[in-house]
Amino acid sequence: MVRRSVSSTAEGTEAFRGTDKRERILRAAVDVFAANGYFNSKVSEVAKAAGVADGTIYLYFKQGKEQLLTTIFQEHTRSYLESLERELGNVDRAEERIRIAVRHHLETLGRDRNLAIVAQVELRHSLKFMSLLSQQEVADYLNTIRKIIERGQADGAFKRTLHPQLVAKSVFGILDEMVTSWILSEKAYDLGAQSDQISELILTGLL
Amino acid sequence: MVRRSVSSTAEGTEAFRGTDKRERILRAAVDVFAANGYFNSKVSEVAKAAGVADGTIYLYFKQGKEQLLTTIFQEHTRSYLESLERELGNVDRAEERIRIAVRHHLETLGRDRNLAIVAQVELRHSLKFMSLLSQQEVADYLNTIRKIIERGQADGAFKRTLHPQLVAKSVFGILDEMVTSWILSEKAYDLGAQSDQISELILTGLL
Amino acid sequence: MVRRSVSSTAEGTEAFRGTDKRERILRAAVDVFAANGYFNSKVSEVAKAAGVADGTIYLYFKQGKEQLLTTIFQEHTRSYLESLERELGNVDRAEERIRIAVRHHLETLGRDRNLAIVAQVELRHSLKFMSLLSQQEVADYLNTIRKIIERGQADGAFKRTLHPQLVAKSVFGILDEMVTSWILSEKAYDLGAQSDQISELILTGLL
Amino acid sequence: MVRRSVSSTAEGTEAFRGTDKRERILRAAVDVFAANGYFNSKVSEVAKAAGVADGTIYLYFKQGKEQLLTTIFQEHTRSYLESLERELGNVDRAEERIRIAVRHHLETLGRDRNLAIVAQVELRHSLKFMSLLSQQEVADYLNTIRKIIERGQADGAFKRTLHPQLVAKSVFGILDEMVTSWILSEKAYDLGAQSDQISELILTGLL
DNA sequence: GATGAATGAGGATTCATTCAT
DNA sequence: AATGAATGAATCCTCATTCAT
Repeated sequence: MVRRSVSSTAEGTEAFRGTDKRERILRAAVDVFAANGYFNSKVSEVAKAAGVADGTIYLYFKQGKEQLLTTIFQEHTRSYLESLERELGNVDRAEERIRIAVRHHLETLGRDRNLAIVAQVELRHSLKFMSLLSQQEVADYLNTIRKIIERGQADGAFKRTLHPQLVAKSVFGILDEMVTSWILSEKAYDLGAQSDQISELILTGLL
Repeated sequence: MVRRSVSSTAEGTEAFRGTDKRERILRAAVDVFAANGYFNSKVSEVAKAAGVADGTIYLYFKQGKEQLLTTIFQEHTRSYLESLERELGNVDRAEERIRIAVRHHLETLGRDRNLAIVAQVELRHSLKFMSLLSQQEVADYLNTIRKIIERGQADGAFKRTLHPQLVAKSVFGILDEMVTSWILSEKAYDLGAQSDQISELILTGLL
Repeated sequence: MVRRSVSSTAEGTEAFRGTDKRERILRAAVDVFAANGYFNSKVSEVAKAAGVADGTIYLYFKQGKEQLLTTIFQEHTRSYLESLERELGNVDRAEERIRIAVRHHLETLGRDRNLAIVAQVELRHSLKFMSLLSQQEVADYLNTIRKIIERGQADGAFKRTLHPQLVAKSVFGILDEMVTSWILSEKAYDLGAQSDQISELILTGLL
Repeated sequence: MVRRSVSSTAEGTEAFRGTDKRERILRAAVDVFAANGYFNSKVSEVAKAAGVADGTIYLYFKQGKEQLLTTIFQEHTRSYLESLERELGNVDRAEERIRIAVRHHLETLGRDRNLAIVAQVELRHSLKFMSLLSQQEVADYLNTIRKIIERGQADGAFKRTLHPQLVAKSVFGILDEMVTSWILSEKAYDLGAQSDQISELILTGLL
């Protein structure tokens, strides 16, 4: 986002643009898909929003419209998981690790509503899409959560009566629903603010 | 093509047939949508699967394809909620009521995979659809769960530190994810069998 | 081509149209392809020329534009061969049979310039097309000519030093070129009028 | 990308390279057009096959794709006619001249299958192309053959009852068909080997 | 009520061509 | 001269919906 150019800006700008174009298209796709839904969005709308010609999209995304959607999801999940791992870094307490995972999810998606819409809603388009994505990206995410649980069970912090994979799915399900609900809500509340309550529920239950 | 009707049963039969046809169309829509996804399904495929002419669908569903989807969801949610209320009937213990809600959700959807697919996946087609549906049907469901929580908090069975609406969403989120995960899984396991673990997590948490 | 309608023309016309639609589309395709060339013709032009909607073409020709071209050729060749066989009927003299084949070819195509254009020019679009067509239709035609030659050689009318298949191809090549040349000519001469000279060349050669 | 040139040969090499590049593009075009057909070939494919950038083609052929096709035909016909004239050289006997023309046609095209494909098939793309080409190149070829006939009739070698132009077209048609048939054949026979039979047919006919 | 032939708007994608470097 | 990233016009085909029978 920071641009520094000293000499003949021409070259610098061009080079930057070239690199940038792919990002601009992806960002435009997020916004357009979020606004109209994937199936109701036209490639030409994405192109227009990105400030490129229709055909240019196919230079960067050979598979066209569908590839835009999957790329958005893949790249977002990848960067999300990286930042999550960073945050978990050298935190050892199992309870704290859960709290971090919860907060990170809600804050990250709470920061970019359009991205959240695409990730929550537009991706769930058909069994085909979901299968594709679950195979890798969602599986990666679930694994990360599952490992937190397993470690917590191993060091005696968490009870051992619950199946880690099932807990991981539950945590994901809760977070997913909180985001979806936030997206669909007409009121613009702070998503991240719910982190503590959610963590408390997960950790101590209703009783 | 030749129809002869003599007595008053004729009308009755006709009316019945009419009803029958409507159900056949809806059932066909569930199956076709589950197989290909809503956007990739053709009205003519639904018609064929239902054994009626394309145009006939518009006699029963004026708004066409979209109405098929919303009708499926509405009628399913309505009947689901009715049966849930019946099950909750005269059960008083808050914990038991949660267990019933969880089990009912997983068993009901676990019984009809195609319906589950449509409900979980195909309905999430765009913000537009989800908004429409959340407004009423999902809201009704969440309300039912929320009331269980509230009553549990009122009679001292559940802790009062958690916001009932937020807990309701969490429960819904967990159940939703369990179903989605089951749909996408290649292994055909018993969805209802997870009820106890899920209930335990919700009631007592991880710690 | 002759239409007789007595009573309420509405019904008659409609019925006629229904049956007719396929033919109208094919005829329109011949004319449009002849005017602009196959690759430069738009499906919508054919539809417009046929007086039907674009989509209607796909009701009658599932494979679209390409099927129009192949159908034109197939049906024309079929009907051409039938009429040729009829003409050869009970003519026995080999020389006379050759004369009939030559005259029939030139007169038939000389009668419908647009059809001739499509048959001569537009069909020869790519190896793919030509291979497809040669396999069956052209092969059938060549066989018919070859049999004339073989019978002539068998009854001693024709010399036996020439390979019948090669002669058949030569005859076809000559006729083909006469038609092509006629199509490309700016002068509108009578194609059939060349029959005698052509036959003489084939029968007696240059010497 | 770095070019170093020291002596005067540099320019020469450059000039040669320029020429070389033009030939490479034409040859690539013949091969690509033969493989996929003119309309289905992409300029970028030709560029790739020639080992040049897309834009480079427009440096040598201002009119682009279409000019590639016409240039191939023009240059081939020109060089073909030159070599034919050379072969006819000081041969005087009319019959022998016919034999040479036939043999030359079949052997020349029989030597370069891809060129033959483009000449026979790809050129016949639309009336527009054919008209353009017939005007000059085909006309030149027909004239050459016609002159052979006329001279043969003048010196009494050939009968005078046949119109020379019509005979010329016939000869061209036969040769054209022999080549087309050879191209489409799955068996790889020797095209030139048919020369004698063809000449015999032309000279002495069937009787 | 049923039918299904006909409609025609709508859009993803391709690819010849340009032009700044 | 050479490049190749970018352009955007052009078109085939699909399919939801209608309506005459």
